[in-house]
This record gives sequence, C-alpha cells and structure tokens, in this order.
Amino acid sequence: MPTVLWFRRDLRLHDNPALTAAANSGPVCPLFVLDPHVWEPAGAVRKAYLLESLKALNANLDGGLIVRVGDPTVIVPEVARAADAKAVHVAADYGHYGRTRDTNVAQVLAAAGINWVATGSPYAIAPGRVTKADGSAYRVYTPFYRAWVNHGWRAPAADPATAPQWFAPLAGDPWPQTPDLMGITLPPAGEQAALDRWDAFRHSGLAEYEERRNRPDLAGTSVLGHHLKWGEIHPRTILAELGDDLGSETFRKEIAWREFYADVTDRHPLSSRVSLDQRFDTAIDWNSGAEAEDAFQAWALGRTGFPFVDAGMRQLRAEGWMHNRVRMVVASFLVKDLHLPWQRGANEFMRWLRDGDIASNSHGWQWTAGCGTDASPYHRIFNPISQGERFDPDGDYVRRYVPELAHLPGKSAHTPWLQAEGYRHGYPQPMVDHAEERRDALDRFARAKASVSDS
DNA sequence: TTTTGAGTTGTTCGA
DNA sequence: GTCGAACAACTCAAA
Repeated sequence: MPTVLWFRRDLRLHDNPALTAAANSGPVCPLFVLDPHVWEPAGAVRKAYLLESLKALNANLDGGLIVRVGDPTVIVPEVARAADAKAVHVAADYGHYGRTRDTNVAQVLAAAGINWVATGSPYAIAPGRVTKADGSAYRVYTPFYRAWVNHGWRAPAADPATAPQWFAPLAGDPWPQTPDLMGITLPPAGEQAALDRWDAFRHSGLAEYEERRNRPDLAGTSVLGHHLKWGEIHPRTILAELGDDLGSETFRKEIAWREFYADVTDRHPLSSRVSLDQRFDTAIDWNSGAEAEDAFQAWALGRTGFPFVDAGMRQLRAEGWMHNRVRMVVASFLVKDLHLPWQRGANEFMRWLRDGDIASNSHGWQWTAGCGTDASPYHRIFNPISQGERFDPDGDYVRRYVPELAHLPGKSAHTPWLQAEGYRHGYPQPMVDHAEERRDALDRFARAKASVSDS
C-alpha cells in the first residue's frame, strides 16, 4: 500500500524509523514542504543551507523528492490523495508551531480517511519520557541528565528490510532561488556530510574536546549543530559510538542539553517566546525607544566596542555560525549590559544561525538571561573583557573577525581603548561601562523582584 | 511533610 | 598572580 513520507527535520535515509515504517508497508512518496511560516523569517544562510540539504536528500532519492511550497494543511493531503496513500508517515515534532501544524494536518487527513503515523523523533529519547518518580518533568539539568542516562535509548534504527521503492505521483514546485550569501561559504550539507563530520570529530576532536571546546580561537567543537538541526544525522547514531572517556562523557552531556531543552519545550510549548520566569516579561524595566534601537543595532552589527562581543556578532554574519562560548558572552551583553529582553537576541540568532534550533536557542538565551531552567544566582553576568582574555588568550579570534584590530598584537586586541586613537582604525570606543551596567542589571532585577512580591 | 544538599559554563574583592 | 569567600538568598530533587 503506497504511503507518503513527509520529511521535516529528518533529512536522512539511515537510522530513520519513520522511513523504515513507511517502506515496510509499500511504495513511498517522499515529500518536503517549504512552509512560508518557517521559510520567510529565515535569513539567507538558513535558507541556503536548507536548500543544500534538500539537494543532497534529493540526490540520495535519485531526484525523486517532491518539494512543494505552501501551507502543509493543503499540500500534504493533496499529495497524499495524488499518491493514493492510506497513510502519511512522519517523525514527531515537538515545537509549539510544529505540534499545532501536525494536529491540523492530521485532522484534515483523517477527514479524508488517511492515517497519520508518527514514528520516532529527532531525539534519542522522545520528549516527555524522562520524568521524576512521580511522573512530573525535571526543571534542573543535572538530575535530568542522570535520569536520561538511566532511562537509556534504543540502538540506531535498522534500515528497511527491503530497499524503499520511491515514487512521485505529481511534480514538485520550482525550488526557490538560493539567496545571495555575499561571500559566506556554507559547510557541506546532507547525510553523507553529517556522517563524515561526525567521523572526523570522533577520531580527531573528541579526545581533546573537554580541553578545547571553550576556545573559539581553536577548532575544538564538533560543529554538528546544523546536521542535528536538520536531522541529517540522528543523535542515537552519535551516542552509540561514544565511549566512557572524558571527551565522550562531556560530549554526551552536550547531546543531553539538546534533549533537555526539547523536553522543557514539550512541557512548556510557549517557552520559545515566553520567559519561564514570568517576572522577566512583566516586571523588569527593559530599555526601549530610539536609543535602545541604536544599541541593538550596534550589538547586531558588531560595533559595541567590546572586541570579543563584536568578533562573535561578526562571525555570526560572516559564517551563519558562532562559537558557543561567544554565544553566551554576546547574549549576556545584550541582556545585562544593554538591558534588552532576551527575545530580541534570540530572534536575531534564529535569523542568522545555520544550526538555529528553536528549543535550544530559546532556552540557551533564557539560561543566560537568568529566567530559564537554571535556578542558580541571577548575578551571573559575563564580563566581556575577561571572558575574551580567558578563552581567546592570544587574541587570534578577535583579529580574525575584527579587521580594525588585526594589527594589535596578542591579547592587546582585547583592550583597544588602551591604544592611541590612530591605532584603532575607526574601531568604536566601548559603548557602555560594563561595571556600571552590571550594577544596573542587578538593581533592575532586585526592583522587579520587590515589585512582584509587593503586589 | 520536612529537611537537606546541590545547582554547566561567573565576577569581584581582598588577603 | 592566586586563592577563597561573598554575592543573596532561590528553587529543585530526593531522601
């Protein structure tokens, strides 16, 4: 019996339970829907990367992937009818939009007598499965991690018993133009690229991961985020090959963060937009007005006058990627030094990051802002200068992305204001006094707390 | 129910 | 330069 396999963020053919389920019941019509709701807000890098990934998937399907542009509640039933399918297979989605969309599509399909079959998820353990003894959800990472490891996960899914028989009952839409990347080079996309990257990291980065992962000047991270985001590789594939050494243990914890934030999103579907600690949305006195807009622009364009922050924001625009350590520092700067709500920065990240994942991004930002799952002290405020000197000790990262400072030797690139004016080549003065803004951020939080407890 | 221990990734101050 | 304490008390998890 023919089925439709609707690809969303699982753009691979191996370790794909939904594909196995579909193929075991008959010929499979592979479909991807470019949903304007997801497509339109995406920046050029995100769009281009997705198109590259679809190209790779299409090649693996011998050109048989149907790509349609439009509303999934219309397109999926239309393709299912054309295929004479009795079922549409998917991997479950857990974001707020994805879940609502799936409910609506399943409803339209049901009315047409077509089954909705969800098999597997983009996670090693489906969100909602790791719970405390009483069945409630964890809100703190470390106990979640212990329970997650204890719960365990399946081995990678077997390939279908017989090779899938692909078919396309109708033509797809013309693919959108690849956006102008203005010089950005994308990393290779697709399932093979993902497996190659994992292989390379496993053999040459994992052993030193613990030591090098916080160093943006070195290539110490896995750079698997975009592959995981689009499901070009499944986390189970990775977990199955991790050992018990320190590097493996640390990397397993990073995988678990992704799973934790998916679990939190599952319990709090709106938390990609709304602070888990509501005081941050209702009681804190955020900056606003024209001056705040100027400040946001300076941050977004990498013109704050803090070299580590500016290097990060310029890397984001230059590559569609930013090192995780620097993500935390620029996030802290926006929220604690410029007093702007985390959602502004989260949106900016989602527009540019090729690996931008709504659950990880939102909750990473909430963690830095201090309104998320971490109950630890709110006075954790990153010092943009000492973070730079600590994690980019020779200034190499700053010089790579801030050409105005390329001539400053060693760690002096972190403190250009100590140089004569002419040596700064137009690089701006620090836009704020960090010590002052730090005190201000603490004051604002204290006032918000007081105002909430008074009312 | 009460109690106790602990919490990814920090910063600053003063000895 | 290095080290420990204070930040300022909060929330969660588990016994």
